[in-house]
Amino acid sequence: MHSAEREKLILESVNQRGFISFQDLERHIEASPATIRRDLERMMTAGLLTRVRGGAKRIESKNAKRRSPDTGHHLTGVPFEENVNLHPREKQAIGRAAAKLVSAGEAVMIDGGSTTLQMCQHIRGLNLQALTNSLRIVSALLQQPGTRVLVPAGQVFPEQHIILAASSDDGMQRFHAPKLFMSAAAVGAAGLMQADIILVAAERRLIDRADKIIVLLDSSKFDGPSGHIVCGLDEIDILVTDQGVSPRHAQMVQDAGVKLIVAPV
Amino acid sequence: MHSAEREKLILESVNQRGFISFQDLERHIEASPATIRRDLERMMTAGLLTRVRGGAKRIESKNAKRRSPDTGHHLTGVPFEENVNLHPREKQAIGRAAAKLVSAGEAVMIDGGSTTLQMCQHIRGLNLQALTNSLRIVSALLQQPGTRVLVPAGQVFPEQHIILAASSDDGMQRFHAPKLFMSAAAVGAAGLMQADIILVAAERRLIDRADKIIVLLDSSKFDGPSGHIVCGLDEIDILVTDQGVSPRHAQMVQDAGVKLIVAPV
DNA sequence: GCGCCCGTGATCGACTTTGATTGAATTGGC
DNA sequence: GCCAATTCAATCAAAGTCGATCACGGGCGC
Repeated sequence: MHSAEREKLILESVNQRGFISFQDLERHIEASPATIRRDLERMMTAGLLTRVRGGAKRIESKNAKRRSPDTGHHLTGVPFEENVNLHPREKQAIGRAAAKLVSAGEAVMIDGGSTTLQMCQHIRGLNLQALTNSLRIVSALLQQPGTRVLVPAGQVFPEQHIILAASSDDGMQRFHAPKLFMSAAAVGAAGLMQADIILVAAERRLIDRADKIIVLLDSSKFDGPSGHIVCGLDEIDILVTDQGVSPRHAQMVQDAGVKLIVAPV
Repeated sequence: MHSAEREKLILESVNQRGFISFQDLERHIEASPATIRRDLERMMTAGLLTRVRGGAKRIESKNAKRRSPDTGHHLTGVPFEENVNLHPREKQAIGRAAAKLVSAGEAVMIDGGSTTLQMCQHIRGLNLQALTNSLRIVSALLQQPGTRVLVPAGQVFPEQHIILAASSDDGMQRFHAPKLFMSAAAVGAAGLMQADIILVAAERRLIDRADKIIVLLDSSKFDGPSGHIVCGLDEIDILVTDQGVSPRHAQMVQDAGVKLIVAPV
């Protein structure tokens, strides 16, 4: 078995399952442990995967967490990793429903979040022009030929792999899109809320550049923890959520003039 | 067996299985190893397959080249994947040497490239503020607590995962760093060269924002293929290369007033 | 026929990759 | 906090791979 073959096998396993243990690799690949180790090391320095003890991880899932008070500001809120696996089925359903709102060839903005990430796999082949501040969404979209990916300028925050501009100049002043897809930490009668004030500023900028605001929010976020208000309910055009939403909450958003889409799980 | 016959067999195997080992070819084709080698070499230069050690690989230039006139401009030049493993030892040595030029706590710009990527692992713990246009470098730096990562605005190009601004506004006009680390496709008496004109524009912007220009270039890039000139030799402050550099080339850059650092492999 | 040339086969030295071994480092259980 | 098990990194000999070079042989025009 040659290095090119092994590399292909490893990359498939890693990208498909997110993590592959060293023992699994040893079992499925005809090569000595030393060789597999060397493969992993080489692929890591090539930026194809992340090496962790006992195996290898997909490149996009990083280890950042509250380890560094030294990079200045750190976002408050639930770290991305913990968030993705929270209501996976609901988020997938919401993502699928939201993707149906996109027309082929148009420009969209996709704000970072575990729910908005889910919609990315469903917009393949639409030849979109997508502006996003999430590096995870960039990764997902870059694999789609035909999708043009744009990012704003700013600092990359390790917790969520999100780009946030410190100043108001994010290099995208002249960008405008018919639709903005965004998520939030919570929603209530006061409007959409985020845990971190810097996020709010960034999302306000996106809102100003969009005609239609489409919010993706799983039902557990209704009456969630309060925070800084991103925008009022009346600014939202469409809210996509899952079946778990209570009639009371549904009524609340609809009373505010929001079109409510309930995605079947 | 004639060359046309062999070519057909080889191409079938490669395209069907993605990879074919040299030994397999030797077994299935009635010809001497030398002949098969020559076939492979010829087919590689014809662009029919990719030659790798121990066999041949299906050509898969990701989503580059033919498949997507749809995402607009595509960068010319060697795709990143093929480039990383080209002179790995030299690039690592250069990266290590270049990292020594960085002082703790300062701001640096790191232009995308397989050589500049190598220096990232050596600047851990220096609490840098790093502006880069390469998403691979972002990935590498984000794993380091203490390193603050900034990116400019622009479109993400899938071949090399690089952010390039279409307009001159990349949201980083007010950024300035004492040092810029960059690479190039080639260097000659005319100066530093890149294969793609858009890259040149982006790198010019970086150059304008830096006090000192530090170029990382493995020795194979001297007198390489010509292209668009990024900057003259006289604009370069330091050039880091490996031991493979010829005395003639070393003299050339030194005559231009460039400080030459030769990294031990 | 004669020489020429192109494709082929064979050999050799340099280099790269691989696998086994060792000791150090890390992890998890008690 | 300590110990056992696992995992890792470094080293070295062996095998494999590569490119260069030269010899062989049949087709071709002269």
